[in-house]
Amino acid sequence: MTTEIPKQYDPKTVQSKWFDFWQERGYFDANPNPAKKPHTIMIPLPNVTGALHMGHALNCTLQDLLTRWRRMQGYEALWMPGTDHAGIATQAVVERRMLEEEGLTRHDVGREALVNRIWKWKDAYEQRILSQLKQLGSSCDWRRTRFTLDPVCSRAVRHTFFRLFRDGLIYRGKRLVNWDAYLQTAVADDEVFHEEVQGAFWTFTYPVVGSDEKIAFSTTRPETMLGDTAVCVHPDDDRYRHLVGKKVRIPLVDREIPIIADGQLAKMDMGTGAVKVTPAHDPNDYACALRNNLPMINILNPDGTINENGGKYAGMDRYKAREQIVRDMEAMGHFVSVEERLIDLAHSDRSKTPIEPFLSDQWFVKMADLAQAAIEAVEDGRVRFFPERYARTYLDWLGEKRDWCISRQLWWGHRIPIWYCNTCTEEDLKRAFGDRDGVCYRYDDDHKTWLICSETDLKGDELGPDHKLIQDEDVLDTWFSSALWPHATLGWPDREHNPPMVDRDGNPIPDDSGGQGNQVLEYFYPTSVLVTSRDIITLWVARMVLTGLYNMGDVPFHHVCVHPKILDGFGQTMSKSKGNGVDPMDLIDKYGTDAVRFTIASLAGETQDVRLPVGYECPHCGHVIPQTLEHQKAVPAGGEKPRITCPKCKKSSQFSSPWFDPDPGEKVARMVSERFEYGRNFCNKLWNAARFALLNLEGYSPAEVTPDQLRLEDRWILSRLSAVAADVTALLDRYHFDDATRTLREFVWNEFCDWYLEMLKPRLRSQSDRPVAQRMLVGVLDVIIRLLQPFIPFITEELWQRLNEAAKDRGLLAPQPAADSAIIAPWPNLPAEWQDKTLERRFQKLQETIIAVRNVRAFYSIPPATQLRLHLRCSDEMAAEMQEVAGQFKNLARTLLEAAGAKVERPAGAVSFSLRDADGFVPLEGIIDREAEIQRKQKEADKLRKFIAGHEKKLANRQFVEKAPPEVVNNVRETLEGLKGQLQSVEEALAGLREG
RNA sequence: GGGCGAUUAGCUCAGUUGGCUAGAGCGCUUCCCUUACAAGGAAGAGGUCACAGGUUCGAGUCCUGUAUCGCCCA
Repeated sequence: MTTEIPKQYDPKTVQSKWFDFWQERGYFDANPNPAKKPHTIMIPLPNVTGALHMGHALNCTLQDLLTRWRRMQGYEALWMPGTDHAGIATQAVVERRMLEEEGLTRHDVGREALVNRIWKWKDAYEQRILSQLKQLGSSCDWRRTRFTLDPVCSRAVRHTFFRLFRDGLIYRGKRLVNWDAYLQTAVADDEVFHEEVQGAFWTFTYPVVGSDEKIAFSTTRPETMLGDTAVCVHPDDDRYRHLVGKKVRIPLVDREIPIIADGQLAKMDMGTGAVKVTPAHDPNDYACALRNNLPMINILNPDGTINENGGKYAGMDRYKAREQIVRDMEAMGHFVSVEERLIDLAHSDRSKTPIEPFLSDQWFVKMADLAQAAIEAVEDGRVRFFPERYARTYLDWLGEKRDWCISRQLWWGHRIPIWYCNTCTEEDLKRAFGDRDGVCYRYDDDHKTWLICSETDLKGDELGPDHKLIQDEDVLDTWFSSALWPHATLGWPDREHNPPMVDRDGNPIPDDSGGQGNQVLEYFYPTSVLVTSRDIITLWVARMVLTGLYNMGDVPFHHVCVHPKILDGFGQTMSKSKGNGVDPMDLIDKYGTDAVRFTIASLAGETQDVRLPVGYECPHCGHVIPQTLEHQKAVPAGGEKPRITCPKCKKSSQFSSPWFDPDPGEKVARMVSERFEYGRNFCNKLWNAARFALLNLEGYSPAEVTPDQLRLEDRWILSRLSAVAADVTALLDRYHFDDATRTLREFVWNEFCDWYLEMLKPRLRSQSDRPVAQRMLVGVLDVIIRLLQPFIPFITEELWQRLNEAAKDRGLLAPQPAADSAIIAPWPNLPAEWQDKTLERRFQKLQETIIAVRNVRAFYSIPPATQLRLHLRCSDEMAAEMQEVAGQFKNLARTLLEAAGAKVERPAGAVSFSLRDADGFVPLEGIIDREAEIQRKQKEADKLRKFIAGHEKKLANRQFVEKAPPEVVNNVRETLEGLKGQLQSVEEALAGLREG
């Protein structure tokens, strides 16, 4: 006999054991298997900057769900785990911490020491992230865990760079970047914030060469005049039309620059209508320079001082130079005016100092052909987006074919495998590298240096003592390595060996390729589906397609499933820094993994966003206090930390916040989301349904259930079960996780629990009916558990194992031994012939009648124990059906079906109800409240009259009758007849009531 | 500025190619601790489907415009 089953499902005791069980038995492991079809998912690699958040929880739940489902369907299902080094984000976190805790900058500690510190950080967070993934129940093949900086991925990065360089697809060029002059690094666009500062708006003039005219323009940064290479006016501007093509002189440096016409840069109604153009220090001017082939003059040193191009201002700090230049222009008579103004200025998020647009050398990948190939892959359907609309985002972005800037001025990442040598000759290079694979070189005319690209590190003296090789300082954009993820993780470019694996203790597993080449790559690539959110469609998805095609000659995945983003109750993106992010681990702790997964899956439809209101859980009474925007922003004031007061128990407490740490020892209101009760309650319901089954399995004997043994409710549940299994399968095929979840929940709760189990109860109590009832019960439950396994793996495994103890042999309709674990049980695929819509309609009539009787009981507050009597007026055919299941009236409504048939009369003092196909009478002599009943009936009659009027109006409309499909017209007619019948019986009842 | 999406019950959301008397969960009201489950059961109240036009026999669903909100790109 099974051990005690608690009345409430306790996730904690269950979760701890099954994950290890699955892992030990190798159920998560996937290996090339010619007998099976592969199903591969590559995790959208979480970065090692921090812990997992709700977005990851959603993303990973869906991937695990798909993987578990496909595994049950018989696929060799690989879910590949791993993490991303996330260049700037990780380096920034470590640098900031170092500065806060030790007052050190990266320049203080140097490159090697900084990188070492980041590796330590990475080790800690990678562990944390992987263990969080495991807590979610992720059935990844953990032996294959990769990291973007590990040797396998690094080799792929090097090889890809090498191939691109060799094929002429990588070049070095200039580009405007956001320069942080304080930290002396470029920062990405999303690390720049804008702030209005008090500034000035100067107007100056340049003299037109060979004329007495002057041209006036305005600027907020006078020092940039040193780098001007044109003055621009609008082509339609009559004031300046005669000057276009002439030149002006910059008085400060005595340089002559052209006056050009460009309608995109100059606005006639702005200021003087003329603008100075400083391509090297302004994005708009830069674009203008590209359009008009203007030279670009960089006037800044990396530290923000003026460089040699600034003539006599060279060496001055840019702000000092600004003041001096204003004075000089004034002295030379070129000053017009100045006004104070608020200026929107870009600042670096990391140093909080103003950003300087700065022209610097960067590495680029030529996108023209690569992007075209990636576009075609989506256009011809080799890659499909779900929902389809996201293909547009992808195609629009790739269509621009903007070259991809792949260099970053960072220390953490894949160092660019380029070495410079400006002293050697081609002969030197040939002599040194001529016969070496994986090395190639090209002369860079602009910089007068050789560029040597190598797959393996080159030593500084590789060309002998006379020629020093210097490696590029920069690292590659993080997306460069993540773009290779789908094939790099499978071992590419190594075609000889399967990629290395490690066991649970981190020890290497011996190479298993056995001289057969890299079968893992061969077998699992291209992958099946990429599950991701929409914000990285361009950054990541597009680039994976492009590199996959370039390196592998095939797309990296066939489907891209784009799931919604989770927002807070106010529609804002959830994030730690906003103070509105719920920690999925807290949720798991509070509600259980399965509840979190089930709820999350129920949110994942085709919409873009999902709101998840959060609240603080009162540590005193457990009441959840909804979060407000004030809570999100609350900061300590006057030495006091903010507190939250529970409206229920009136006690106050500190709460979790990104802006302060609660005091030690203080009881803290942690952030939760009540929405997850949805999943928790469902798990509990399932638990108790199974508990009921297990408590009723005494004496179970497996045997085939024959058709003649099936009752109405059996055939009904089989019909529903078959339909539900088919529906869920179809929904998952289309990535409709929300629909699938709903379908299962409604079936389990509203059909299986509410009706089938209830109807089974008397049979389980009857000695003769018990064996068949047990077989059906176990068989249906078995299918339900299997259908739910991908969604809620822990509870289903627990129940599966308990069921295995009590009834190892089971099935519909013939028993066979159940699988040893739910995770490897076959996905239900039930005979479509079981589905019987006619039977379902019959069953529905029974349900409606029973509900109507319950309704009468509730309305009259008749105690549950009191037996009611029912007289049912209906067709003789229906009467016969109802008589067949008369016992169920007793069972489900504590009601005796006294009479049924076409000739049934309304007994005196009876309460009545009217259904589509039947009228029911419940004699309630003495109890009946005539007035209340009359009112109720009148309300019902009014409602019916309204519907009838609506239907009659439709049918009176000749257009409708003529144009609408006959089916629809017929439906309306039939419904109208039914409504009229119902109204008639309600009126009849009313008449009876009034007569008394 | 361009694109995508959202707006349906107090809250969070479903509503397939137009064809119902617009649904669910939570919350609320009433009754019930009935031997699977109070994280439960039975019943109930609650909606001019953002607004304005249009197409159609028929619009929550299609089209146009407006408003509000969110995201992406520039």
